[in-house]
Amino acid sequence: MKTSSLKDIAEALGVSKALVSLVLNGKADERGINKETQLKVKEKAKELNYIPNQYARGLRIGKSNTLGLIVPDISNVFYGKLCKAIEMKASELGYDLIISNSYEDSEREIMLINKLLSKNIEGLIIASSLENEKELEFLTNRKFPFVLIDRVFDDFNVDSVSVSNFEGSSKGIKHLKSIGKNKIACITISPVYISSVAERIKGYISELDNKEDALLIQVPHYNIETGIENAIQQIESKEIDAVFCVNNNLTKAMLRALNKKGIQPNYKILSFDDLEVFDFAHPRVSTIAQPIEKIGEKSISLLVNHIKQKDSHIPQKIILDTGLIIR
Amino acid sequence: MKTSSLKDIAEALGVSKALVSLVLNGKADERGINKETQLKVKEKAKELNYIPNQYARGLRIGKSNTLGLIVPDISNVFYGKLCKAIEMKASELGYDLIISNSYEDSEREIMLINKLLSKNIEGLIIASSLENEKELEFLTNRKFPFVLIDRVFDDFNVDSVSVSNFEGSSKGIKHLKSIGKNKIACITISPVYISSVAERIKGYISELDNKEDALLIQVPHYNIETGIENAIQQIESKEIDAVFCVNNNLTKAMLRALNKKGIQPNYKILSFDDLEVFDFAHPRVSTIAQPIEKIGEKSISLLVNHIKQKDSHIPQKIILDTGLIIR
DNA sequence: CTGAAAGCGCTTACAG
DNA sequence: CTGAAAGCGCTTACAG
Repeated sequence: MKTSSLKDIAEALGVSKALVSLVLNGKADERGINKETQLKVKEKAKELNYIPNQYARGLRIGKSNTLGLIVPDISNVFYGKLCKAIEMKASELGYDLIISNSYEDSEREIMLINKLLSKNIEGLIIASSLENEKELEFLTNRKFPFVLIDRVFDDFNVDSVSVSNFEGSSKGIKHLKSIGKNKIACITISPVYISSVAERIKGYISELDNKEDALLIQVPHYNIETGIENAIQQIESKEIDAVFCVNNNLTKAMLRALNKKGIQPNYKILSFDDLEVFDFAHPRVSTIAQPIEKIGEKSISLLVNHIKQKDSHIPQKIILDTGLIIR
Repeated sequence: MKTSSLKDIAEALGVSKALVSLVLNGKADERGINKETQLKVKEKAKELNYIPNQYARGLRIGKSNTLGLIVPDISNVFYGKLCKAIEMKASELGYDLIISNSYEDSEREIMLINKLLSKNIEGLIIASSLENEKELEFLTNRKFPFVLIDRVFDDFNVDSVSVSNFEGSSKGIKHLKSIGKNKIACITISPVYISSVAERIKGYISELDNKEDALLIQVPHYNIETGIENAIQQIESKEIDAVFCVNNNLTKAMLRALNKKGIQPNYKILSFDDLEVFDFAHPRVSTIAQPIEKIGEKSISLLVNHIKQKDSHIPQKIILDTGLIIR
């Protein structure tokens, strides 16, 4: 496998590497290089199947035109869509995007950040699985541009894009009450320190008439299936008339479990995150919907701003509204 | 934002860059470098927050330890899961992975391949949206290691991993017939030249007692929603007792449309691709399931073999079996 | 046990 | 209008 370099083109044509570089980077006209020469160079480049070596270029230029993105798990539709939105916006602005999965593992997340940095990314978007901001402070220390999405740290003065999780679930619970549901359980993923999850739980509790009525069931993220089965048993042993699942994974697992057992639940299900598949789910679920495209767009524009402004940049915390979809 | 280099460490310690490089790359012992010196270097590296510049390293070494992956759309769960499987296997073998979406656009696919090549990837996995293999021949010409997945080209002598699409859908149709369904329609995504789609259609037709009974409805990939609505109308105007959707996107769209209209179909639905969400879908759908993890694993091991063997490599076409899930 | 030097493939001031 | 040279940050023979 042979790759051709600037030198190959230059030698074949009897010109200098510098000239070839200029032509291929579209700087020939401003440097007043002979049109004929330009044509010859371009033809030869095509003929030799020239592909510029980004490593050499990046090393020389010092920038990569590449952004990094870290999400917990891209096979989760929510993050899949988010990645797509982010990628499209990034490529619109001329940036490449490298996507990585942390799989909810803090150590892996830090490792990935370092790996991305060593690839000379110019900025980073993170849906973090970290417990707190401490491990990200080396980024702020070196003034590296990044933005937190989906999961944020309140006391961390950096760019972020999230949704109003508290208000979202409070809105959802209010709706449940308005249709006469008063004994409401909440199924949550653990760890619960994830900001989005924590806020959703608070929103749930805030709407209960009697805080002691709170029934909070935790399901570990690494074993949702059996966790949900236990949760369902607990729910059935009490007199519950509605269940609020704090994310789509829990809701999907719950629906699957109910269907597998052939149970027709006598309680209403409410879910944070709306997915198209809920349109055909049985039993019907109402949902609190996040503006995924908007999260993607905002995060990229925030990041690109930061990259361009460099030191003068002032962090912004964007919080987007959620919708309520009643089914 | 300051990054430290080998030089910074070397100067701070009064040693050479070479020594620092050796220590940091774990080659200090084999070169018999003083344990004390090693320790000092490592400490200083941590203190200065040293992150190696992969561009410089890649340029020097000539390899990147990075593989590329191109899929049509990562927000499609099937590809999301496939990416995850591929990423995990790749990282197990010590490779990074750069994932890109072609969005079913041939031109974009070629652009992405070139971009990945310029990032010095060592190998590439493609679920191609190209109409034929012509545009990939420059890869074989320069003996660049790559493997096709999901969508393959029959006459193209390269590594590939796919499933037995023909047998899969034939198996599915046989099952429909065994439960008394004889007027079977097939809804397909277009373009139909995609190998997987084409084979699934052939499998469908092969099982019809009367080839003239074939009812093939095409839905364009860029407008599934209204395409499906039209398809449903057509189906209802005929006396159809089963519908075969050639992929999960079509099935999901169909289920959504039916639920939106509140129609209880009087025909059975069969889908290629099994998704967890079908467990709670209403109406129930039977599915032909692909071994996603296995596709991921096999593709990576094929690719890594090719990379290691270089010129002596003999292409392999792996075809995996599908399962039938009856609901 | 350690250092000086070359070179990977590019781009960019500088010189003519 | 074009070329020679320096240098980005690494690694690796080679020398001592």
